[in-house]
Formats: sequence, C-alpha cells, structure tokens
Amino acid sequence: MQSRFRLTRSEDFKRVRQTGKSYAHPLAVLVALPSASQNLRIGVTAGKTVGTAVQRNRAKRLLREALRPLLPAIAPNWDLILIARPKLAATSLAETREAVIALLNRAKLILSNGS
RNA sequence: CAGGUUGGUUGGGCAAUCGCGGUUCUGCGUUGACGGGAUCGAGGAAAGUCCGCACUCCAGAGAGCGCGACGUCGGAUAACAUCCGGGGCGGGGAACUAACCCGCCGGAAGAGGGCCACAGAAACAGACAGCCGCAUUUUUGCGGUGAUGGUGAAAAGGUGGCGUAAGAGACCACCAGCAUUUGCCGCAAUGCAAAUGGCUAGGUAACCCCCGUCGGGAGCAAGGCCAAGCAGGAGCAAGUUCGUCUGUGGACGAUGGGAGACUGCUCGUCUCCAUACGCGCUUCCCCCUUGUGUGGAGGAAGCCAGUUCCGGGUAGGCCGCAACGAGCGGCGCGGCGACGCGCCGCCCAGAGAGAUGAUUGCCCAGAUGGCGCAAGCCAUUGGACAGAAUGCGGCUUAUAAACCAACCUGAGCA
RNA sequence: GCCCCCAUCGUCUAGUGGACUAGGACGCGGCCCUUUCAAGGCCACGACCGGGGUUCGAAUCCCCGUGGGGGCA
Repeated sequence: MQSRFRLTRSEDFKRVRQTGKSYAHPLAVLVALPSASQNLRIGVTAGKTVGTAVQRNRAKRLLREALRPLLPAIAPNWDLILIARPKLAATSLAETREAVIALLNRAKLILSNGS
C-alpha cells in the first residue's frame, strides 16, 4: 500500500474516529467513513496498549500485509482506519487475514464476492 | 586434559517471487493518485535519558553571591561522573589462597557547627560498682583513681616493668599508630629507611560545612523562513463646479479632488473612493398616548468611507536534517595502554500516522528423540534482546547462542 | 522525540532534620451490645516498588532499575 493511499493527516484520523462507524474484532477494530474523494484511503494504527515499539510495528505490518491482496476488491470512496489490539502482535498472518476479511464483510465494503 | 577468569568478534547465510521508504535517471498517440531502470535502507545496545559535548535561541558591562556536580597520582580526550596506566584501603574468588573481579578515595590533628537512639557511671567526659586515702556518730561524707567489672557498633594505644596509699605514658623498654624533617627508587601519588617530637588524637562530610576544579538558562516540539486568512496596530484623505434626463429618491457625462500601484525621478497610464446627511438606521433615557414598544414628541451616543502600510500565535508547507562528519575501512609509525600522527580508499538509513514485511527452497549453529562402542547418520523442531527520529562520545540496563585470543590452578606426557 | 514529577496496608494518607515492632481513617474478619439490623465498643489481619551502597543503624541519604503520571509557542 503506497503512502498516498494512506491516511496521514492528524485531522483526517480525528474526523474518521469521531464520525465514522466502527466494527470490533478481538484482534483489531475497523472504523469506516464515506469520503468525498475518489480513492480509498486506509490508516493503520497501534496504540501503546499493544506493547513495545517492536510489537506495535509488528502489528501494523501484519495488518498491512493482510490488507494488501484485498485492496482491489474494496469499495473506493471510503476512509478506513484499522486499529490493532494487544493480541495481534502474537498472532500469525493467516489469522490476521481472516480477521480483516471478517471486518470488511461486516462493513459491506468488499465489492466482488469472488474470493 | 579438567576447572576457573578476562578481553574481543558475530548477533544466522545464500537465492527466488511479491510488497514498502529515500535518492537519482528515464519513457510517453494516453502528462497520470502513470510506468520502467539503478542504488541505498536499523542496533550492539537504536532502549533508559544517567552524564558530557556539538548546534540553536534567550538573557547578560565586568565580577561576585547562591545553587549543583566532581575530588588518590600521572596520562588520554572536544568534553565527561568516561577511558588507560600506577597507588592505597575494604570485600569477593579453591572457607587460607591463584589468575582475576567488585566498591571506595581532598579535609574530622589543619576553621567551625550538628548528631551518635537503647544500654551504660560516662559517647568526649560529670565516677555506678570496685580500689585507695582522710574524716566519722559505723555508715555515711569529702577527695583521688580509667588498672578491674558490666553495657555498647564504638570506652581513655597494647604487653611487660618501674612506681604508688591505690593508680595513671607520671616514667622506662619493645610493638602498633600519628606528625615533622632528611635520604633513596619514581614525573608523581605511594613505598622503603633513619632521626626528632609530643605521648593518643573516637565515628560521621553519600549531615551542614571548609579547600580546590568546573558549570549563565533552556532545549531540534530548540530555532529560522513562506503563502493565505484572522486578532490587533498605525498613517492618509472627503464631500468642487457645470450640464442633460427625471418618477424629486436619483442616474449619466464633463471638470476638478483624494488615496494607491507601476517608475530611480518626472510625465503618463491604471485601479479604487467621495458629492450615501435623510421624514435615514440602531441602542438608551424621559414625556404623552394605547388593550399592547400601539402611535407620537424630545434628548444622548453610535453607524451610514474608503484606502494603504505594519502584523501575530496555533494548524499547514520548506529548512534545521541526513553526502564531508570529534565519519567509516585498511596499512604503516609512536606509545605498556587509552590514544595520537601519516598515507590510501569510501560516501554509509533517514521518515513526519512514522519505511525492513510475506511466501518458498537449500545451507549453518542449537534443542529433543531414535540408531551406533565411536566418528557419525536419520526424523522433528527451531533463531536471544530488541526498531533509528538533531547528531556524536560515554555510562547503565536487556540479551539465545557461537567463535577467537590471552592468563591462572591442578594432573599427565615429552 | 525532548523535559519533569511521583511510588508507604485493599483504598486515602502521616512519618522524610536516621531510633520504628512504621501511626491514623475507611474497608475486610472475629467478638460484645441488640429480639434483629444499623450505629457504637473491643480485638485481629494487613504496607515502606525492586536491587546494591554509605552508616553502628535506612521508609528517610546516594546510585541503578521497574511501574505510573504530567508538560512541550
């Protein structure tokens, strides 16, 4: 996921967190908000409750890697935030991917149900 | 060979595919939220933020006070509380003890103050018991005594003698310790030796303090710059005349005026403003009136004018800031060493919600199990602590395991 | 990232100039009182964040670590 498709500005995060709709999962939380722009933007975040810097980076990399093959199937015009939870640092990529797919399905953001 | 100790190095390797960040080059019937190539991309601790610097801003005539840090000697260094080499004391390490390791280091004689609970007579000096002398009403008073008892973490140098009423460095010998002087090795601390002195001086300065050295304060969210806007501030400046039309409110034109921009200046050109002042609008006060701020009269204050300049702070963007450095690697020289000097070569992460990940194969340590006398073979498993954010030098803390070198002790062989 | 502060029973705190077997309140447990409950009374349990050091002696002083909190024009 290239950086221009990420959420970067602090106020964007604030807006999505405050006005978006959130979906919870034991491993992560998804917050979604329809956006005015034509493109999908995704922010991945891990707070201090996840653990040390190594564990936070690990959690964010897992979420990005789990998200990467799903990107073409996700509906555009959305701003998304994925928030890591403490258990995520100790899980595998396959479990993370299942969690992300489940969250996206619940938010009805996956366009083609091919996979 | 066994055991122990210290120092150093590494911190899995190679390959393939997909993906990410920086720099740079580049392609185009499609200049894109486009594509392609090259190259670089975490650590020994990046961590804790405990010290020291660089750098930046603020303050400041100079100096001092205060506060803080440090304190054996010599050296290294940009600097340090760090490092190297030496010294002293205490502790650990085979209950002694080797290599070696750990901690501490000015001053309590030489300024002064404070504290030393409980116990004990007494904590730096005041006699509880005991001993001795004198007096005495025979059980007390006065005096001497730190040699004895017990207390305590600490009790007036120790042993022996002489001496005495009893005792005491009061005196003597030896020992321990202190100060001064001299000599020797050493740059020095220190050590060794001798002489002399007074014979004794408790501990605590990680209590205040004294002496010496150093430090102005804050920290890259420092700090600098930029576009737009806002808060705010400052300057300048009014209402000319004439004509036409008219619905009498005004509109248009001309002339002149004001402010500004362009320019080095003038001319010139351009933009904006004004002749909005009335039966005006807003608020307040007061009077009359009304079902009612319903209607009316009066008074006060404000508005009906713009334009130019200056101009924040936060958020945003750029710089600081990632390629020239207390830089890295190699070689040589000097030094016991920390380190320094010279030559050659190299350019080596840099974001700004934060780039290193995923999958697969082979190999390398390691662990477990099985087979084997052994070398070894097979299977399964499996890679510590941990992620740069202004940079650097240290310290401290976390860390699976491997390799190399040196030293010590013991045993054996030559 | 940079810079500060704090840590004492389950909770809130006192003690910080060394003497402590660490005090108090609420809570918890037991007993008494009451017909019972509450209130009250008595008793008990219960802590110096961890490790080193200085000192005769450390909650206190010094160093290192751990955890928590706060600030940054």
